[in-house]
Amino acid sequence: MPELPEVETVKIGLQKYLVGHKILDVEVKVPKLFQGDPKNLTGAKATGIRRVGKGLIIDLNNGYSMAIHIKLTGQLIYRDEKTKNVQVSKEKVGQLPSNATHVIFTLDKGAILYYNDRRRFGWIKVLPTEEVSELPFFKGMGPEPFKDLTLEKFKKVISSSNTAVKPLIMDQKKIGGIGNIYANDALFLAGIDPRRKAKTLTEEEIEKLYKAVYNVMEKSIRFGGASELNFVNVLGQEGEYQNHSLVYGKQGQKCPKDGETIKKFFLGGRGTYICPKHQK
DNA sequence: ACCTAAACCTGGGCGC
DNA sequence: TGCGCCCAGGTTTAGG
Repeated sequence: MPELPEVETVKIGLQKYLVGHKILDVEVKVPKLFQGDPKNLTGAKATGIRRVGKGLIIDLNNGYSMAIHIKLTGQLIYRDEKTKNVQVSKEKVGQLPSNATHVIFTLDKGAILYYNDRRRFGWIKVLPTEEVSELPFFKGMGPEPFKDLTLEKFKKVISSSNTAVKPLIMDQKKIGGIGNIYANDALFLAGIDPRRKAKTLTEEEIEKLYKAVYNVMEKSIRFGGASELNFVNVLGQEGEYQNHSLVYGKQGQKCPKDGETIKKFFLGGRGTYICPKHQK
């Protein structure tokens, strides 16, 4: 679900479809998700999209920005004359608007942007652009893959912590963007037991894990993200990574590498999947 | 500094 | 059929 590759997929879609549009009207159906004054959006044009960790920022040409976190089940879906015949995922989106549609942005040129969120965990905040980076969520974000997470920084984070390596790499303050699916798959690919104390990893293992994180995320971005839960792109289409995951959600199945049965247990309260044979 | 659990929600899957 | 329960996972908050 929405981890770095999924949010990146949304970002790419918003850059392609939303940027350049003017927001004409905002209908907030569920106020709890929406902070700030929707009036600060009306009449403004979207000029750019940023992603910080699993968060999104839509910058406007009037000095305001809209910060968005889609959490587990949020969807941003764009429709206009050209895209209205694109087949949305019936199962995950259905008719628009649906009873999971909580905010509707009416755009110029006959376009609409829907914010859907089945479980209502996500948030949208409207605030002056210069204040966005002051939000604790963005301010506390650790270095990220494809951005500023160099091998050197990664080594420092891993080697200076006594925490189990999986919860550590999922800690957004330590490293931005990694969630449960990619943490599981990267550790599997690197052959490392998720319960290992991070500082016990050898230099070689840290490098392996670093490459594995990039590997699984790059692959997922190519597949348009993972649609295990409710994830779809801005046209309402599902991603494909869930059909290509390595170990996530595969308990009871055979490890493709050595045939061992994949085990599931909980670590830090999260479902954790390993091949007990080659993850040491 | 580190850990766990609960809270926020809803729908899908399962056992009975 | 249908009820009740568990589970899914991002983040925050509370407490040990």
